[in-house]
Amino acid sequence: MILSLAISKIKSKGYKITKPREAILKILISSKNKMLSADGILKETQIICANINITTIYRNLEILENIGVIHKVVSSKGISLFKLLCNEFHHHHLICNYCGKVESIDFCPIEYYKKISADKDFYLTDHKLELYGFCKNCINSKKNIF
Amino acid sequence: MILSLAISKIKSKGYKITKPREAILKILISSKNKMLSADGILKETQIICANINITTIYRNLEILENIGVIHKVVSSKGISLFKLLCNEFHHHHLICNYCGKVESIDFCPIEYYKKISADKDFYLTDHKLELYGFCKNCINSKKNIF
DNA sequence: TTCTTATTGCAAAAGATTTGCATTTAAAAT
DNA sequence: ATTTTAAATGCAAATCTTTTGCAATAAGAA
Repeated sequence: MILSLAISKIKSKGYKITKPREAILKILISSKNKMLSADGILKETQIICANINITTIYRNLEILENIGVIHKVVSSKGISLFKLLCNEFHHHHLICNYCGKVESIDFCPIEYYKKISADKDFYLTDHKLELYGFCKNCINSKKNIF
Repeated sequence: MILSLAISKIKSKGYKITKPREAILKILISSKNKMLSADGILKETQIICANINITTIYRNLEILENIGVIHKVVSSKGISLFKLLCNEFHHHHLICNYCGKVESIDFCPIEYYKKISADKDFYLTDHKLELYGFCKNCINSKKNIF
């Protein structure tokens, strides 16, 4: 997603374009293939928007998630991580354990699981599927990965 | 997993069998197909172990996770949920958003993803796949689910 | 430029989880 | 059975992330 699209999404929902909001967007865009915490976003935005407050970060992240500009996952330590939505169809992510690089993978087995769930009288609403591994770069670098 | 196996795992790692620890185990075993929060476990164990403290719950859950007796997931609200490890082959879980009921699902698409990942020069090491929805009981109860 | 309302910053609250420390207890040693 | 000792516990307080209340500010319409 690019800035102009994000901004038009925001405007179309009746939200204003403020300096803090734009700073947050810019940071999200410049880290589009990396998950960021609220605190990480705060620190990055402070560079381009001096007085921004963590409250503003959270309030904007909530709005941006609701209007479909960003995507949130909760890490295994319970911390919320955010990243700009890719501008594609539903897909999943392959995340490098070492450098955090994210690759998209289109295949999703959800239809199969919907069937299985229905057989078990479960109504499926949601799923979490994340793949972890090491990217070529990190395998090739002689770093202490394994 | 049954109590005796869990206890022998605990002993084999040099941990003691205390009353609070045993109470926690019993609760986990009696709710083996349900995800429980630390607070939920506290409330249940208080019935059979009056003075137990939330600190003790957390400390024991950490140990039990480390020695492979329980399994932890983090909900989308960032709350840690726990359940006894099933004693079976690799599988995934279908979790009721409302009551926490868990069903096991044997199908796992990992082989397929391994192939896709290799094509992208990614070496897959791990994956997280959780399915969320509502169980029959919770749909039928007229509670405010949706 | 003025007006209206959303947005912001700050401080404080809330909720989950962790830590420090003195006391208690399991289980090994005697 | 008693003593010993290290682990485990309970309590209070701290920490960390996230949320809320409120007065001040700023965006964008009039």
